Amino acid sequence: MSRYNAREAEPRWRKIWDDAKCDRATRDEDRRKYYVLEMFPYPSGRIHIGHTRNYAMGDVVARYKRARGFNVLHPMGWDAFGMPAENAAMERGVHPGAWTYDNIAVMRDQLKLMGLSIDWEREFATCDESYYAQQQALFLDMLDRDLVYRRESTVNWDPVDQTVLANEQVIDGCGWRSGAPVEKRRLTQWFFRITAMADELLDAIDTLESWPDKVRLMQSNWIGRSSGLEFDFALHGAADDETLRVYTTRPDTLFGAAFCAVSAEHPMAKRFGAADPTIDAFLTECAAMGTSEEAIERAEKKGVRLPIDAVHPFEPSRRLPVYVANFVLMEYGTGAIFGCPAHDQRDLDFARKYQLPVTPVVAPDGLDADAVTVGDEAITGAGRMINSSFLDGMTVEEAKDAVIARIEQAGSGDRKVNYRLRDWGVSRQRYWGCPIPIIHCDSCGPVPARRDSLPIRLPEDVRFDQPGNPLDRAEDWKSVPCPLCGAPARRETDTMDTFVDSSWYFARFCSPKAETPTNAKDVDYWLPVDQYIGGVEHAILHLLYSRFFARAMNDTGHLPEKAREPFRALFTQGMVCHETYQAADKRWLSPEEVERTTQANGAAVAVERATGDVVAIGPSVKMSKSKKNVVAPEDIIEQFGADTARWFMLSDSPPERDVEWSTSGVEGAWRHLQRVWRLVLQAEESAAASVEDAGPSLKAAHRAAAAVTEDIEAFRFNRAIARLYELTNAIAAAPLAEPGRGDAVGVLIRLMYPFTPHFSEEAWSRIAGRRSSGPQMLAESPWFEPKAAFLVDDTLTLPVQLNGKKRGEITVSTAASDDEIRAAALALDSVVKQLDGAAPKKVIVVPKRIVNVVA
RNA sequence: GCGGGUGUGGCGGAAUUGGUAGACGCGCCGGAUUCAAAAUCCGGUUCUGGUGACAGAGUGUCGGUUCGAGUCCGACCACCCGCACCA
Repeated sequence: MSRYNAREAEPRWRKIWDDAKCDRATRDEDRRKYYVLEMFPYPSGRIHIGHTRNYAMGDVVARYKRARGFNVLHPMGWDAFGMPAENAAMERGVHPGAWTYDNIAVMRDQLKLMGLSIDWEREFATCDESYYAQQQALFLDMLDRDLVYRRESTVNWDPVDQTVLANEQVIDGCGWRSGAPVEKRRLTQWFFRITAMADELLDAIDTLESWPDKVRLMQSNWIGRSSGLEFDFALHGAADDETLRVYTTRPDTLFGAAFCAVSAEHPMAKRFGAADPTIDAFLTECAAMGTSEEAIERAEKKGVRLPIDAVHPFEPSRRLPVYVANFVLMEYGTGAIFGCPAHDQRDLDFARKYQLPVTPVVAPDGLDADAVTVGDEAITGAGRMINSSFLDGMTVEEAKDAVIARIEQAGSGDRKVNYRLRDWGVSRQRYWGCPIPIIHCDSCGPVPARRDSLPIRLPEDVRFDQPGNPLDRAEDWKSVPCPLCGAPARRETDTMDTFVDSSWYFARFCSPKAETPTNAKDVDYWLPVDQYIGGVEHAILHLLYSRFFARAMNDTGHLPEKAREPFRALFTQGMVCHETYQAADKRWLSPEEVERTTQANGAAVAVERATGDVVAIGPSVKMSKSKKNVVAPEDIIEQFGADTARWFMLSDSPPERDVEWSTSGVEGAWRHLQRVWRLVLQAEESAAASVEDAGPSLKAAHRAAAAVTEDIEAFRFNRAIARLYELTNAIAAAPLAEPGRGDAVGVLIRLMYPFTPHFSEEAWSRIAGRRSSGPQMLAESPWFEPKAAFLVDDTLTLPVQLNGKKRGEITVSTAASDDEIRAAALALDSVVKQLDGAAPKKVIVVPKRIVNVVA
């Protein structure tokens, strides 16, 4: 019997679809649209398994929705700016653009092999001039609306390479290339005013009903709206009227305050640092700590005393020592706090280290004031105020209000809402990004580029063999006249964060060639995105920035109001993980470079193929280029075809869960296709059945159709596939002559189509050849609708439990009454035996579920 | 450190959301076919005891609620993701 030949059939069907323009999306106001989008890839060089899983999911949705009659937009592009291209330029001397476009060419071919129903006419890369030109226009529009501004902020600085380092490039406080200790530097940078929309971004989370709860929760926590008090401490030992402004979310604990602390970047810290070498040394130490919140919060709590005291606002005789502390964030609140050790863990750690008093001021409910003691753990729960003068006896909430009222009355502070969310710094001191359209003039300051001067193109003639940003050295490019006064001026040499590129690409896909950022009719028809699919690792930043951008683009007239929330539904797929390999010299090795074996004692051993040296096997983590634990899908496609790869990747693991990559199991998918193919060859011979004489396999097919449809709608692809396996088993077990067996095979193929499109088309063309009417191509066929008559059952099997333990089962008519079911259950041999003549205490009949006899 | 998640056979996982734990796939074991192999087909496969019908245990750990808990509640353990200049 001949086998299904994927190698021959797959390219043939791709050509047929292409010629028929099946994947082309055209605006048509008379048709219902459906916009499905997977997060676009960074062109790192090769497609990896994580990508293919993502795009296979999107393609199932796209093909299914098309069959359901929707006008589907399913585009693809490239998130093409970023550091790896510059690293390649430094390491290999290639231009970042050439490297990127070469990668795109390779990856496009790889993606096309998967048979994704993508409208490739809409493809673009964010490094295309036609894209970033529009991004520059958006930047200027946002500047006009005061959504963009400039201020100082801190970066990691590598003093040897003379470059800013990303947090991931800082390893143990040193630069990843130079190994030199990292310093902090203040640079004036451009910011998007995302905090101006913090309230809206937070409140609108409630409307995102088709987003996963966990993502909504993470976004809420990230925005972190908190209500508290901002107020001034009078200072003792400082200049006459100098005060220290602090922010607290726990004004109730003010009587428990033991100290005040300012961030190492606080102006006051700097001023005292300049005068005192001990303080200065501590500030230097803090500067080496890195800028990530994780590094700051994980570091041992430390501080240095400043030569001033803060005066307690309610007890002027009390003086609180003021420290510079490494755990106070300059970016949050005012960069200064008061510490209440009894009720905040960080403050407690700090107080224990410097022997500061720990006074509890909140007694947990049920505890007397005398009974409250603080050990190693701060008391953070609710309770009643103690040791707190006029607050004693109040609840925490009452005390907060009382303190705020007093401070406001005294005029030394105000109730204040704060956000954990910070404004979005977008300046990057790198070449391979979208140039910021600003010109710096000595007399006019920073001046927006004129609209008719856009795009500001990246200069081609640059070198990467010297430290620093090549744009700084591009004198010809940099020198331009000031747009306002005409005097010699300089271009801004910072480029934009690549997150900006990915914050509006979904809108650009609606009209990728428009001369403006968007085209009103197109975005009005296609947006919002109906289904967005991507990695859960983007749950916060990318999705929040996109939500901000959609609003900013609505405010600047580029998007309709209804697209202020850009993604109606979100699905976050799990990551594809693989164990990691690291040589003794700390080089990461890819799975291909490693020979992995299992010893007799069960221990895994890996050696580097090239050298034979033993390498360390690390934990299985998200596949990433930096750890090189990436597996290429080409081999599987080459050997078994795209359909096998797609089927396998969507079977087994639930889509939202991480999957540990393994090669076993691919053969199972391949076997399944061949098995179905044999059924197809048999079905070519069989006659069609009617509803009346349909056998069990056709009934099973209709039931499977109902279940698979539901599973696809709910993103349960693994379950849909399990159902299709069951249907295949049912058909294979049916006699060849069973009426409707051939029709059942037809249903199976159509249900498989979103997963295995080439295979299903090929199989369908065999079966459909004997049919006279209807579309011949599944790509243009409607979805299979099961007949209700096939879905009903007249009997039902119920498990019977005795005291919650299963003892047997009964089969009853679906119309049977509870009494009949009870009688049938009590008549069961096993039940009779266990009851041993005694009457049951109780019999619980749960309709259509279970019977439980309580003895 | 903070925020979010996950935990079920040898493995990936299923379980209509409080109602038959282990669907489906992988792997493994046995058999058929074959000169042999590949491919295919049939049967078995949570663990323990028993030839067997069957009995007992069992969803990371400990405790609780319930006629009934993988599912709900409390305390813990392990692993994974994010933490703002990786994309």
